[in-house]
This record gives sequence, C-alpha cells and structure tokens, in this order.
Amino acid sequence: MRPALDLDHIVGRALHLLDLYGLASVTMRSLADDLGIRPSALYWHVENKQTLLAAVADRIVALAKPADGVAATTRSLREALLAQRDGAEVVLSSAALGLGGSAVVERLRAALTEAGADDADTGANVLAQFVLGHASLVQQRIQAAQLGAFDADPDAVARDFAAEFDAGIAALTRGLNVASAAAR
Amino acid sequence: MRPALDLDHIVGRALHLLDLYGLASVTMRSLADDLGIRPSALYWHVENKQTLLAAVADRIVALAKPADGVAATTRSLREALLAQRDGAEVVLSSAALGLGGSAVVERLRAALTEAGADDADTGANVLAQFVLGHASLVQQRIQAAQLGAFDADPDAVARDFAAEFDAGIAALTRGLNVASAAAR
DNA sequence: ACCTGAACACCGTTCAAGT
DNA sequence: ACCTGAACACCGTTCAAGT
Repeated sequence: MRPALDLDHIVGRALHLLDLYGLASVTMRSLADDLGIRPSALYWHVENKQTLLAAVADRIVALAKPADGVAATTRSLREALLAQRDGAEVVLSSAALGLGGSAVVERLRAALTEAGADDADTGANVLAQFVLGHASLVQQRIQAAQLGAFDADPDAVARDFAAEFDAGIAALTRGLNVASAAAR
Repeated sequence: MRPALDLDHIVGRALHLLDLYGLASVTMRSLADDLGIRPSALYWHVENKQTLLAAVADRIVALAKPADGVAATTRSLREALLAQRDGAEVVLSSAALGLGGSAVVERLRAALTEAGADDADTGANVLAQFVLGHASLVQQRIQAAQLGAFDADPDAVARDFAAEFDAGIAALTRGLNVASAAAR
C-alpha cells in the first residue's frame, strides 16, 4: 500500500522530470508513469497541467537563496531560474497566471521596500521583467549551445551573459532610485 | 489551378491565425486547413513548426515602425510585439534559435551604434532582454484580464504597464551610457 | 477518498505514392 | 515540383466505474 500521494510530492517529481528531460518531456502521462499511477488519476490531485506548472514555478523561485539587498536578490533569482532546466520559461509562462502576485515580483518588492526605493511596486515589476527576459534568453541560448557545439566555449558565453546581467541590474537599480544598490 | 504556394504566403496565413485565435491554435493541421492543403504538404515548404514560427517571429518584428533614437526604437518594438496576439511569446521563444542574431537585437544594436553608445552589443542584448520580458508579461496579463474581467478597466492597466516600460527604458538607456537617450 | 479503464478530440512528423 | 493518403507515436482531459 503506497503512502498517500500528496501535491508536494507530485510537484517534486515534476520538477525532477523537468530537470532531467526538459519541459517538452513533462507530460501528464510521463509524470503519471513516474508516480506509478494512470494519467487520469492526476486530475484528482490537480486541476490541470497549467496549474501544476504554476506550482512547479513557485517551487523553482522558492529555491532561490535569500540575499541581502536588491542587486543580490536579483542575482539570486537569476541563479534559481538558470539552475533548473527550462526554469526561466516555466516561471515566465506561469508568472501572469498568478494574477499580479508572482513569487518573483514579491521577493523583489520586499527587497526594494527594505532598501527604501521610491516606488517599490513599479521597481519590482521592472526588475522582474528584466530578470525573466534575461534568464529566458540566456537559458535557451546556453541549451542551444550545449546541443549544437557551434560556438566558443560555454564558460565564456556564460561569463558574457553574467556581465550583461550585471550591467542591466546596475543601470536599473540606479535608475529606479535605490540608493544602496550599485552592482556588486 | 491554385497559384504556387510560397513561404511568404504561408507565414502570412500563420500570422493571421495567430492574431485571430492565439498561439495554441496555430497548428500545422489548422494552418494546412486554412491553406487548403493536407498537413503533410506543409513539410514540402517548411522544415518544421519551429522554423515556421521563427519566420512568423521575424515578420512580427519587421512590422515594427522605424523610429529615431534608442528609446523610440525600443518603444516601437514593444508596440509591434503587443500588436499581435501572443506576439511577445512567439518572438521570445524564437529569439534564441537565431543563434545570436535575432531581429530585435539587430534593430537595437543599430540604434545604439548610431547614438554612439559605449558598448552597443551589450546594450542591445540588455535592452532586448528587457523588452521581451516586459512584453511577454504584459501581454499575458492583458489577455488574462480580457478573459477574466477580474480587474480594473483594461485601459488603466495598459497605462500602468506603459509607465513601467518607460521607467525601465529610461533607467537602462541612462545606465548604458547612451547620451541622447533620456526617455521621451 | 483515490484510482483505473476507456474513450474523445486532438497533436507533429514521416514517407511512399500519386500527378 | 508539389501534393495526398495513411500511418506512427504521441498529447490533455473527461467520466463512468471500481475499491
């Protein structure tokens, strides 16, 4: 007799499949297989695939290490998105479904208010838009590079992207009137 | 006897379907239906769905009105992405497949070099990341609002997003050392 | 309460064959 | 050169029925 199948476990397995095989391979059918049930049984625990992926997205963001200051928080979020295969895409796609309260925006708003920013709401949204756009593009490009091997060495690519990110964050935090938040 | 079916026409019909019904409804089967052929015939003209969507993405960006200056170019790109249903998502998803040369980045680089920016390459990437992230989130949220009707009036929402965008662009152009590019 | 079985209405893609 | 027919290997989701 298998112990009861709870949502946390389901989300954990979905995240595991995501990391191993990528978003395209996270299907209700393969997830059910992994859990040892039929696909239709998943719908007892979960409304549909979209909300399941939103829960996965929340978990990815929750895994971001706590950090002090706006720039560090932003970098920590970036790392969390890039740490999971297709993480940025999953979080970006689900961000709008939270209807105004995505986890990424929440974290940034908290960091901004603590830093005494002028308009924490606007600032959090702008930073979230940059972080998610940046991470999505970077992640796709890195994964393409890993497959194609068409480019220079991946480490150099990663360094260039990190420099772009720092430049963007530095410009944004300065421009959004966050006194203490020069990059690095 | 139907005139020969060329790629431009196929891309145009795909764009039309995208605008009418959204990305989820742009399938090889429904596109073939629209064109009056069988799905398998599409593969004579196009390698696969991914490259077809990349061509659609290029078309969306090509529809952006030419503009003078960095800030205006960025705004024009934003408008083009938001003008088509799911436009931001399509362009963002396809951006990495161009392997370093997406149309969005090209436009921005041109504007930046003309403005005499310090590092046009980095700047173009950073701006592209922000524009695509912003437009993706805004577009999803707007479309959710249109369905759900859960929020305040959509015009006010759109105005708020535009203000966020301007704030982001102002901060970035200043921070990226583009002399002439204060917002507006 | 939780799961199975069976079905519905779809997908993208390949490939031999037709014209 | 361009297209059809038929198939392959899938999808998400619903819902009656089982335990």
